[in-house]
Amino acid sequence: MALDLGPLDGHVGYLLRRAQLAVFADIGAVLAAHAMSPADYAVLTVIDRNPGAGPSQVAETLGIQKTNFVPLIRRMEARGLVLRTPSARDRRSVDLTLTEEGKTFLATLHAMAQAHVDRVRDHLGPAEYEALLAPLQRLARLTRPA
Amino acid sequence: MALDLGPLDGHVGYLLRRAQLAVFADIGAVLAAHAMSPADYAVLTVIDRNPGAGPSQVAETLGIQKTNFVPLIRRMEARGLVLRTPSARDRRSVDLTLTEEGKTFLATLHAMAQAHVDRVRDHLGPAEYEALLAPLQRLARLTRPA
DNA sequence: GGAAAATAGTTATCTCAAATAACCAATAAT
DNA sequence: ATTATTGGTTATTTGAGATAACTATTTTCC
Repeated sequence: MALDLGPLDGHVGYLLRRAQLAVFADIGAVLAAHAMSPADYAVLTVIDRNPGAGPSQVAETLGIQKTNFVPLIRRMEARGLVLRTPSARDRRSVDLTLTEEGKTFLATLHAMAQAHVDRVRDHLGPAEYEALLAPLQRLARLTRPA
Repeated sequence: MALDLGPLDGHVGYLLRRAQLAVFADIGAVLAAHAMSPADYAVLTVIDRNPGAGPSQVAETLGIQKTNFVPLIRRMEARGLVLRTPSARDRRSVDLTLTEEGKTFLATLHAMAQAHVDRVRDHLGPAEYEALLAPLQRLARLTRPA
C-alpha cells in the first residue's frame, strides 16, 4: 500500500515532521480529554516555573507570537487556571501566576505527560530515547536566535 | 530574556516541535525561493519514485488527506511538473508521472535539499546526526498504522 | 527636562494548512 | 444483480499562525 519514499525517508526535515505528528497525536489526544492543547500545557508549565512573568516573556520563550498569545491566556484565565494581575513595577505590564486550581490541575497534566513520555521511551528503548534528546535540544535551540 | 522551561525541555513532544520548526524554517526558505513547499517537494519525490501511482496512494503515503491533495497536485500540473493521465487499468483512477521538466526541476530541488541536510549534519556533528535518524524513523512509522 | 524611540499589551484582520461532509463514477464483493 | 467499497472530486469549515495598526507606559539620550 505504502509507496517508496525515496530519499525522503533519510531527510531530517521529513522525519521530524512525521515523528512530531505521531507524537502529538498521542499527547494531543491525552490533553484534549481535558480540553487542553499542547500549547496550553506548555504555557501553564512556563508560568508555573516563572511566576510573575509577563505575557510577552512567556510567549517569546515558547515561540508563540504575543498577538496570538492573548486569546490563549484569556481562555486560561476564564477557566480559573491563571491570574492576570497588573504589575507593580511596570504599569504597562501584567503578572501571570497560576491559581491554586491551576497548580493542582497542572500537576495532573504533568502526570499524564510523564505517562506519555514513558510510552515513547518504551517504544524506542532507553538507549535510542536518550540518543534522541540531545540532538533535538540542539536543533530546538536554533529557533531562539531570532 | 528566555524563561525557565521546566520539565518542558526534556519532553520529546516539545523538543520535536521546536526542532521541526527550526529545520523547516531553513528548508522552507530554500524551497520558497522556487515557489515550493516542503509538501510539494515530498509529492514530486514520491511520484518520481513511483511513476503511475494514483493521488490516493501518494497522498496516503505522505499522510496527506486525499481531499487536500487535489489543489496541490493541480498546482503541480498547472506548472507543467506533473502529468495526470487517465489510468488504463481502472477507469476511475489517474496515473501520476513527472514531466521531463518536472524531473530536471526535482533534481535541482534534491541538490538544494541535500545542501540543507548537510547544514544540519554540520551543525550537529556526524555522530549526533546519525544517532538522531534511527529513532526518528521509528517514531515516524507510528503514523502509518492508521 | 523633554522629544524621540522602544516596550507591553491589545484588537482586528488575513492567510493557509488540515479536517469534514457530501457526491459521482467505477470496480469489487456476496 | 444488488450492495458495498474505492478513487477522485467539490465545497465548506476550523484552527493555527502571521500582519498591521493602535494605546499607554517606560527608556533613551541630546
